[in-house]
Formats: sequence, C-alpha cells, structure tokens
Amino acid sequence: MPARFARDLSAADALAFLQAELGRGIVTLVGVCEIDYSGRAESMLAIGERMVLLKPDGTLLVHTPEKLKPVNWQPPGCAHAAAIEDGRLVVTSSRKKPPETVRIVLHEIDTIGVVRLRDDEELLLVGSEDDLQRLLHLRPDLVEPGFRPWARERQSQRGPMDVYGEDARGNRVVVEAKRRAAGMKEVEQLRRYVEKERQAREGKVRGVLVAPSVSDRARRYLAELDLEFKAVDWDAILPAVREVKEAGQTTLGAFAPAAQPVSPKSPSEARARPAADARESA
Amino acid sequence: MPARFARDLSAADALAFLQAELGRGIVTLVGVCEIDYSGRAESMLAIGERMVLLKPDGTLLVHTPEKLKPVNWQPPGCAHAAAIEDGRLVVTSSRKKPPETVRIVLHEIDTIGVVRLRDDEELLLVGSEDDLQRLLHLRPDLVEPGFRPWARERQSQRGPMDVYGEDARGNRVVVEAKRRAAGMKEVEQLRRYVEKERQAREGKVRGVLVAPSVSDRARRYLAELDLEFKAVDWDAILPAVREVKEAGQTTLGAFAPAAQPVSPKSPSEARARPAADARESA
DNA sequence: AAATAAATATCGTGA
DNA sequence: TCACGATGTTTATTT
Repeated sequence: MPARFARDLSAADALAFLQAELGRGIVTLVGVCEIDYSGRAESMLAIGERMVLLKPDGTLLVHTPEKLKPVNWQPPGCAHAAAIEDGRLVVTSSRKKPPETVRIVLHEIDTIGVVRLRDDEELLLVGSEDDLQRLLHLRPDLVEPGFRPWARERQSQRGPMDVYGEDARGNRVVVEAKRRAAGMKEVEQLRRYVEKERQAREGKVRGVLVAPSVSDRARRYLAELDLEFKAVDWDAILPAVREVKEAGQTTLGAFAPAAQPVSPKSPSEARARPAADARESA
Repeated sequence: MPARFARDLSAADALAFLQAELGRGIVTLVGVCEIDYSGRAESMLAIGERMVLLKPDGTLLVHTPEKLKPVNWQPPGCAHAAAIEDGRLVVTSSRKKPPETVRIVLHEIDTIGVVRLRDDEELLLVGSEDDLQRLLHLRPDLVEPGFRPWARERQSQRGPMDVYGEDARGNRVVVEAKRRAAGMKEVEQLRRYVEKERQAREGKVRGVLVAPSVSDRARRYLAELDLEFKAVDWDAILPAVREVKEAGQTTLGAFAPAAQPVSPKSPSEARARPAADARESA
C-alpha cells in the first residue's frame, strides 16, 4: 500500500505531485478553494476549506466537514487534470457525455497525498428488494396462504412486475414488493401493472403491496383502487433471507424460474443455476 | 487549518490518536480492514485496503479505489467510537433510529490523520426543478401561449402540484415540471394530480408534463391517459433561470406577494414576485 | 445509448 | 417525527 504525503507545498510543487500521481491511487488534496460546476446544472461554491479526493477510476469527491454527500463531485470515468493559472493550482474534472466539468481553484494547499489501494472484494448485501422477491417465491405464504407465484419479473405492457401468480381461488395476483416503508409512489407503481392486467384479462385481478409498512395516505389510496397491503416483518424474515442469500452463493438452483426455458436474463438468475455453484465468488 | 498525520502506528497508538481527534475534524484512516454493517439491511465486506473518513458531524464514509458512492457509510448524527479488540483497532459508528451500526476491524494501519476544516459557504445551485417552476411562473408561455398560472404548489388532496392554472379557454391546467428527461414515474405523478382534479371539478382538466424530453413508453402512457407533453430546452432557458436566481439572491423579500395577504410562506415565493419580473424580458 | 427501477439511497420541507 | 418529493441523484440491468 505505497503512499506519499506532503505539506506546505507551493502550487508548482503540488502540480508536480499531481502530474506524477493522478490516476495512480486515491489523491487527497486538502486546502482552501473555490469550486464551479457546469453540466446538467450549474453550481458555484465560494472560498472555503475542503477535502478533495481524486480516484484512479476518474471519480471526484469534494467533502466539507458536514454531510454524507460530497458538496461537489464527478462520477467515474471523468478525466482529471491539473494546471497553474495566475499562480494558483487549478484542478478540473470533465466528461463528455453528458458534458460536465468541475473546476477547483486552490487558494491554499494544506496537504496533498496519495494512497494506492488494492481491493478486489465485493460487498455482500443482504436485505435488498431482490432478496425479498426471491423469498416470496420460496415462501409464497408470506403473501398469503395458497398463493402460487408463476415467474419472476413477468413482463407486462407497462413494464415488469415484481411477482405474478394465482391465489387459492384462481384469481390472478400482481405483487409489488418493497424492502422499506411504502408510500404513494409504490401504490402508483402497483396500480400501473394491475390496471393494465385488469384491462387485458377477464376475471378478477388482485394487486398486493408487500412491504414492512405503508403510510396512511397510501393505505387509503390502496383502498380507493381496490388494492391490498400485506405487511412483512423484516426482522422475522431476515434469517430466512440470509439463508437464501447464502444458498444463492453456494448451492442455488433451488429456485430457478421454471417458466423460463430460455437462457438466464440476469446475473441474479444466472447465479441461481447449478453451473454457477462450483465457483465461489467473493 | 490545523492538521496532524501519522504513519505506521500501532493499534494502541492509533486508538490514542482517534480518542484525541474524533469529532475534532475529518479523520482519515487508511488501512487493511474488514467491514460489517447491520441495520436497515446487512452487509459484509471481506478484508481489503480502503480509506475511511470520519466527519465531526457523525458521518462515516468508506471508500475503495472505485466508484462515487462509498462502499459502506453512515449518515450524519452517528456516534463514532474506537477500541482495541484482540489486539486490533476496531472503529464503530452507530445510531439508534433506525438502529444501525457499521463495524470496521483494522488489520493494518497505513496512515491516520485529521484535518480541521472551516467552511461556512453554501453551494449555489442553478437549474433545479424549483428554478424551472419559478421560470414557468414568470414565463407561462413556455407552457403554452395564453397559459395563466395561479399559485405555486397549490395543495390538492393528494399533495402539492407543481404549477396550477388556466389555459386561454378557461380550462384548468395541472403542470408537472421536471428538470430532466421524464419517464413513467413522472407521468404517474402527473396522473395522480390530474385525476383528483378531474374528479373534483366540472369541465375539462388538462395535464401537461414539462420536461426536456420524454421516453417513448412514457409518451404513449401520456396519450393513453389524455395527458400532454411540452418540451423545454434547458440550454435555451438557463440564462433566464440564472437571472431569476440571481435576482432572488439579491432582491429577496423586498415586497409581499400580492395574491397572499399573509406573509410569504417560502423564500421562493418571495423571489417570484413582480419585482423579480422586471429583470425578465426574453 | 437509452430506459427503467432500486438504493442501507440522502436531503430538505412541511405538517 | 413522519411523509413526501427532488436529486447535477448513482448504480445496475436490460433492450
């Protein structure tokens, strides 16, 4: 993990540092600066003390002492550059599509450094909406007793539905699964699918929103649209989800979509195949 | 901008450093670590080299050499703590609502440092949806000739509408303004407001989605719901938006809004007054 | 390249 | 505190 740090550099020395190290690691630049952004929108930030991070993948982050989100940034893939203008160090980060540039003028340079990090590991996340959907296929009783899911992400004319199946009485059921508290937006989303399905089909089509909770307004809206809500308790199902996830990493294939004879459409489905079992990611 | 850095510290020395500096500035910790998160979801990250930032406001960020988003994080307001466990430095960040904890176990410590930053400046952003809405009030012809907007953010039973007014023929018009390309979600949102208005009123109620562009599917959905689309060219209106914004920054609060006998409810309303109109021409 | 939807989204505002 | 909506959202995924 080679690293290099320097303090009290002149603009020229800082420039030399950047020219040598930009793209070779995460470059950290602490100092007094003003920042302008122009692209999808425009922004101006008056002079102040900030921490600038320049990643080797072309990411830029400018952090102030507060907040999680950087005050200015640039996503991966941008071209970082440094120059001296009017005796001051100027760092820019640009991309062409969409055309966007962040321009940082350094008035004082406190610290400049670089760290070369090696990290091949990937985050393993448990509790995503995808996890919830998979669990609903494995344990359809969580939706309601007698529910039989058909396929994941069934296409409708208005987009893919989370879960689609049949209830004990043979009614079609559209399920919208949310990992967190549901609101109006989620009801609208469910409505969109159910409505089309009701137009297209004879017979009753039910719509069920599955989520940890639902707001009062959204609940009334559901009732208005003749849609339903089913609460899932994350704490109660998390162990099961964890198991499913772990199985997915190692054994999988247990719930490959039966209704889809074609090749897997997504890595998640691919992961759910015996072939993927042998190899252990992460 | 007092700063302090140290390298090749033992776990005990690093602990001492953290105990002295946590909360006093942005603490940077570079090293080999493994990370677990538990809260709204769960995550695990195997051992690797990362850069950890601990802000004085209780924010935690863990960055890898790639991507804009931190691989693990904690929002402002969290309690940071450090300890030695099994001879290793362990940094935790927790909050109670919702209950969440990030736990970082350091296997090697490369660099540890702290910078005390002072930054009172606020970002000035031009080109937000709010800016667009204000401009539509100043230049209602951007929606269509003869359109007369009434008030901003009129309350409907289902929430506030972006712009509400009357067309040349006296029909009610609900406008949904978007700063970027619109899709299904935006159509749904417009639909919700228009529908309620159509239920509540006699006569025709029009719904217009104002955005730089709209997807094909969303356009079809609009047609299906008898809603309309009006393109706005950001590049063309940005100069005007910039002017409005600048006027709002300088002449703010000089007069009270004419249509509202009470005090202005928001700075944005105060800014969108006749006084600001004067600057507007093109 | 465009579009669609998720996110440990975060963040600000208003009730 | 909760709910809702914007975000220069970013990111992954699919067409």
